[in-house]
Amino acid sequence: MPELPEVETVRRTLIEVIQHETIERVSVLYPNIIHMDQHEFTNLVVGQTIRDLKRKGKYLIFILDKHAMIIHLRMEGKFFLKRNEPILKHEHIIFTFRSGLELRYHDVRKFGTIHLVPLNDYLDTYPISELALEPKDLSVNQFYQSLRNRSITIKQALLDQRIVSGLGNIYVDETLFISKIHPTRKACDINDEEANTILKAATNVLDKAVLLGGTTIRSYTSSLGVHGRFQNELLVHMKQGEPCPRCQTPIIKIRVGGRGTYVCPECQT
DNA sequence: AACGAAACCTGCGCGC
DNA sequence: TGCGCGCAGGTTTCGT
Repeated sequence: MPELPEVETVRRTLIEVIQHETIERVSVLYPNIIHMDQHEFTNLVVGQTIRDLKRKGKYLIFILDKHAMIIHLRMEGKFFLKRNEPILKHEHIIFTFRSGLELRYHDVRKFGTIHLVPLNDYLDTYPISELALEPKDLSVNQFYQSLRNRSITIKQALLDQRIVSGLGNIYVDETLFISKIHPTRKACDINDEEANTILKAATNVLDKAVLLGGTTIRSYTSSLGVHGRFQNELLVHMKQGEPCPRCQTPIIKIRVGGRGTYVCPECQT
């Protein structure tokens, strides 16, 4: 579930339910998710109240009394809210609140990460400190400058969260299609006008996807708040063999930087 | 610096 | 039905 719109959808849904809940107990069933000694983590977190839930790029940030709990869902992380139900195979961390409600972190591939950092400077602490701004906040000049000396492809640059944050494989493909730019173009060959086009396209795509609750492909069990509808709006992603919405040329699938990439070979140049 | 591959994991769909 | 392979919305690490 991982790109910005899906994470934002989770954030909006979750905050309504868990704000003001106090953590009474934590069960860590798979410790590797937590980038800290699990007992230290549990000791620090128990007794703290969830004051707010924020997001930066693809990270969810639980604002507690003294700490920020920073969670990355990676490929398949999800949250479920339950009480007194049997624990499922892929539920790895269970936060039990004083109210009896349980927040369960579910992750089939166990790729997700949890960092606990002091609240006062979490923005300047790893991992949030590594993040670039999101497309809507990034200036064209700043973006252009970070591309101009790079020989990587523009797709790889857009996936690099230190250059621009929030985009993943789906929304990069969509952004580059809208921008009529081929994903294998060198980042340093993108001029400032094209950089502007890309940023605007990315902003629009992400905004629209957030409005529609994100994208749900490969029908996983609908997790909390993730019944997205943006998959109906996809122009190229997963559309291989189908006609390009602009020029009718069949969309092809290629590999760029190791990632499956959908592109119109005719109108993206 | 950059590229690919491997690593972290599991499950699914495909061809045979 | 079973097996092996490739693939998956992400990121880090390691070797060339």
